[in-house]
Amino acid sequence: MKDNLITHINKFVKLDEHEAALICDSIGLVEVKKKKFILKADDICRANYFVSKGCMRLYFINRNGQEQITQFGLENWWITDYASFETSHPSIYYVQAIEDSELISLSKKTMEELLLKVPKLERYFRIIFQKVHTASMRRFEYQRDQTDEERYRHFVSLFPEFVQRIPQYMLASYLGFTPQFLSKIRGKRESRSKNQEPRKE
Amino acid sequence: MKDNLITHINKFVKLDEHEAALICDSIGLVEVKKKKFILKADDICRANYFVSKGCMRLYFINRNGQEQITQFGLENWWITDYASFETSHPSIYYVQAIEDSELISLSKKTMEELLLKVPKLERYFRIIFQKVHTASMRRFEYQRDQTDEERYRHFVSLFPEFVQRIPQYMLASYLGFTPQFLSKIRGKRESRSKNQEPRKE
DNA sequence: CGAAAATTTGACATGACTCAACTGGAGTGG
DNA sequence: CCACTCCAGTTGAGTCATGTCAAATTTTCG
Repeated sequence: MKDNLITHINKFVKLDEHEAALICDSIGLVEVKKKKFILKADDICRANYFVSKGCMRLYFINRNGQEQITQFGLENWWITDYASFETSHPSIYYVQAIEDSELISLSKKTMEELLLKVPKLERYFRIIFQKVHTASMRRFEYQRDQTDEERYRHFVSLFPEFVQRIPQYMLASYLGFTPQFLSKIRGKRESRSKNQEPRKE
Repeated sequence: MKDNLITHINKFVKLDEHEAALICDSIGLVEVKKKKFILKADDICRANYFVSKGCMRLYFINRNGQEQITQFGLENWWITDYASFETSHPSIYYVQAIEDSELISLSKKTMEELLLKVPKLERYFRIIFQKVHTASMRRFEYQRDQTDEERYRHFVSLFPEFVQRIPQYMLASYLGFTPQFLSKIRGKRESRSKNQEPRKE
């Protein structure tokens, strides 16, 4: 729904009717079924996507042939490979739906035009990117100051509902370790809480 | 020099005389001697800094009491703790001069006023933050796809002159490993090239 | 010149990985 | 509704990259 985007923008700048209409007329709606891709490696990334419903993931294949997730795209997040989007060079990333999702797409050309027609959007995106940068710094902090196990527990405590929505191996990939290791971490906690239950034989 | 900033902004948006003057009147100049701080942990970060000359580093103290560098600020880079800058909560970061440096400071209040008076700056900062985000993604890629040794060699090949300007322990901290380990990596390369020289006894 | 800081080196410890086998559930087709 | 396959998750053994600690050496700088 286009409304979701307009509502989101209005949290940061106040659009008038005319501006909102201009935006709605320029953007595209995309429905993606679970496991479908909107970007694959070697494609040129032609749009920036706003997730209005569902959940996406952005990953690349590392040198060992394994998927390395760098970002999840939840409701109200923008997701794309900006490197490819900006330069029109082939991407190394995949963007795939984890659930059936609804996206709003903004092609590079449209985005440039809209930024000129609706200058408030410059402010909107400035604020969004500034927030993203702040979040990256925080994530980097955790990466360097916590062990893998702590990072896992911390993530679960911050986003308990989200963790339910995705398979464990994706979380392991995002947090930067192997699914096996995640399983071992969980094993520890299980056995700890088992000790507090009456044993059944 | 204030000119450095104006020149930098003009690379992305075209300022007229009046706008340039407005900006110059609002910003502050700061000279920092090597090893001096412009931000320390528990301070509230009150400004965003543009490095017009010299080199800064941004780091925090990790749980083992060691400095963890998260960012260097070279000429024409903005550097600050945006989390503290935005929220006015105490920072966990230190920002220190690695060399005698000249900075342009922009307080939060001034930045907000300037963004209103000179809307082109919204565009300027939108572009800057977008670039920063793209760079973070790239850095993250390397972090996940290369070994520590590769990341070191890669960094040296990208920024050979910069590596000369800073002590090794800072580079180790930035890249995420210990100075001892960096020394061992270098040791390997030395012995390799020594083999190609005539031996002296 | 002397003190402090930075770097090097070696011995040893360990967290996380790889590989491989196994379990259990979900989906599919006969 | 059962048999089969496939995928996610679990578990264990062995390995390796990198860390820690400590001492020795070199460099920097007042």
